[in-house]
Amino acid sequence: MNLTELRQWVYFLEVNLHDARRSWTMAKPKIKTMKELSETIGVSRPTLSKYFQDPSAVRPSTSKKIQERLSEVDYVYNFLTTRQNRKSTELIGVIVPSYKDLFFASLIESIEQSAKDLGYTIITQSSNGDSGVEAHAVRKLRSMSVDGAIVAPIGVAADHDAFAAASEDFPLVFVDSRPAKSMPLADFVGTDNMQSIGAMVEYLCRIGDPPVFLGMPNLNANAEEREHAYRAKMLELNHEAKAIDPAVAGGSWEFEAFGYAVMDDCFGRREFTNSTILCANDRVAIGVIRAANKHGLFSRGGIAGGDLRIAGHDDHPLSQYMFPALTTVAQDVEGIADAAIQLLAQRARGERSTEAVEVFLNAVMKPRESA
Amino acid sequence: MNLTELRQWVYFLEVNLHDARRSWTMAKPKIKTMKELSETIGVSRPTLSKYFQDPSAVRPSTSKKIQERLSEVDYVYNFLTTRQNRKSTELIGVIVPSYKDLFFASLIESIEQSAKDLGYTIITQSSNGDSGVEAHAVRKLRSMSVDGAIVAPIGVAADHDAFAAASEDFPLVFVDSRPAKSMPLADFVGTDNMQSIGAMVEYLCRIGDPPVFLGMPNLNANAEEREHAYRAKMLELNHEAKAIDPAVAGGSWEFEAFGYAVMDDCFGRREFTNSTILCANDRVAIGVIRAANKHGLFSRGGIAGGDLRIAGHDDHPLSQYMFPALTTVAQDVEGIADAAIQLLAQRARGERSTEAVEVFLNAVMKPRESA
DNA sequence: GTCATATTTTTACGCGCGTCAAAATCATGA
DNA sequence: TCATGATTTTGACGCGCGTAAAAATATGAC
Repeated sequence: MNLTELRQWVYFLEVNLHDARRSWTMAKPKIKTMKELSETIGVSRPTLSKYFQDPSAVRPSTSKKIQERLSEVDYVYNFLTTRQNRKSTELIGVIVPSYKDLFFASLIESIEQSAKDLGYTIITQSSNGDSGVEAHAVRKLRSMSVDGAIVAPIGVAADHDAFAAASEDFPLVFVDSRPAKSMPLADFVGTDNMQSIGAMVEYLCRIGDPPVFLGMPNLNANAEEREHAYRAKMLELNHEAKAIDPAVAGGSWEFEAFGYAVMDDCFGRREFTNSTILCANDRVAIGVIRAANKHGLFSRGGIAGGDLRIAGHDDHPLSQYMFPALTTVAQDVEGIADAAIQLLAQRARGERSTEAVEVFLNAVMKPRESA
Repeated sequence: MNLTELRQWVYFLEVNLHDARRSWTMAKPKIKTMKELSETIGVSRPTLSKYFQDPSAVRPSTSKKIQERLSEVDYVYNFLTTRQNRKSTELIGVIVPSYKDLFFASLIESIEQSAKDLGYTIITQSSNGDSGVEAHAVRKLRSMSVDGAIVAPIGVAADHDAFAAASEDFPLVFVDSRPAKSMPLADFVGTDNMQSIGAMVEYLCRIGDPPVFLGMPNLNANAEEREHAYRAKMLELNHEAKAIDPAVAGGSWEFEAFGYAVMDDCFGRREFTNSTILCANDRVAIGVIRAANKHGLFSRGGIAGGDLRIAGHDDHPLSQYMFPALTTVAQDVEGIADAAIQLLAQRARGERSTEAVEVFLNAVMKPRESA
């Protein structure tokens, strides 16, 4: 066989292999119902039903047989009908105020992961920072008969009724911030603001001047809680607390714009230009950094070797790419997600039908360049 | 009535108002099935069924009656069973590579909005940049009998079979980037890279030196397409194209880290320190800006008055908060979302059962400080 | 090979709602 | 007031699968 022949042979093999693969793939017959499947596979439908809910619930030899035959056909069980009569739908709803906030995005990603490990499917909804939308989302979760819901609430009391009605249908756990009106039956898991803010204030005071506080628009309970935590810690350390008055900005979820607008205004009046500014979250801080840069307050090489220092809260994925890199505290997002799922799973198992628990996780300091 | 009496009276009123509200709210009896509802409301179940699918399908007087009575009870229809027997589930699946990418987050938000307007419910899944997860997500959508799916694919040929199988069950439209293996039956809608990159190259050449190109990890079709568009435009303008070799970095979805690593390396060797760098997307550019700042390349006041210029692609929500603010091109995210939903809706109405369409939207320049 | 036990098959019903056909009732206008 | 077309009610079946009980069969220890 010479080189040309060999090449032809290789080509022949490749083409045939490709066809073989193709036909093997395509040949998989589509099977639409479990009944049909049970016939082509050679086991009874109830056995199949048991297998799909828990492969170990049938005899190993049967399980193996089903598994093998299953790989030869194209069958996807019907999600909607299967859930209809089960006691549990294995569906968990998630409501966040916005997808376009990397903190919530991270949270959803972690929740999806933790949920998957326990066999749950996530239904995500955005409340868009709007009370009506949030209530509507809760309603939709009710209609879907979810086993539970994880919600990062917007801080509006109006939604209390929607939450209350929902919590009669399934367990509810709030994350990130507490609802405006307390819910006796709902769990909560989030960061301990006293600890996280406290650690930051302590750090800032240790390294330099005591910080002033720049809040976030008052859209959920964290806004107040973090300011309170700041004041408490300052009091403890015998420093005077001082919050910047967000004179120019309204209350939207555009946190960067908020931080920028407020501090652009201040810096323009040469106020706080060599202060230590602790922001209620990183997104606000990102806006502040932008304002500081605009006003040339980081001119000596960019690094905060000067007097102006800025700190945030959350460890936003982009905070380390800011210039100067943002000093912040990292919330334990995975921990929050996991705890939330676990709490739901507990309730699903019938534990803790009356008492609600609150889980507070610690945040860890991420000292970087900005403070 | 003296002050004390008045206060007591106020208290009395408040308590009773509260109770009245409470009982009014709580009094709403929970109704679980449509049969039960039809009895308490005084119409037949089939009529109710028609009403829920289209309130105008029943006589106005009946519709009004149902609507009124409905507001007095707490009934949420069962989402799962409702969809079971309808020809259409009004469910649309969405698969993106990551939630933690504000471009995709924006896309999801827009899709959810457009979908809501047409009465669709969105089921979102993240493929986590993983081929196996993506295939699994597609499968799950199949099991949920969605009416269609919108997927921003990762660029892996291995998932072709999963897509092919799915597209036999429901219409598929790819967004943002094309799948690795072409799908004859699936629509596509995304930005016209030739136009967007072309406009940017033209702008950059007009204002200063011709750009060099820094790609993104080769994770989807946009990586190659954008580089190709860059080369084509440079050729057209009679400039020599030059792509930076990402020697140091691997292919993960951490685009900022990629951009930072590659350019930190280059800048460390004093290469490209006064070039114009066009990045394949904003997240890469954000990493590059960080690297440039670290190496002090923006020292003169921070604004790119010097030689180093950096440009991105996408108009990432944070790009305007970078320092210098990132010059970029804005994709028409809402347009993409809306077109995708419309294409799906068309197919749902039975139009275009065979031919596939490709929709390309234009991006618009966002000249800012960095170039 | 036998017998007790573990599994599977058979058979049948139910879930909540969509949907259809026939019967009953309503609305409307002459 | 009556005829007539429009709606609603009645009654019934089906969707795909969960699930329970009884009958049939397989397994495995002896």
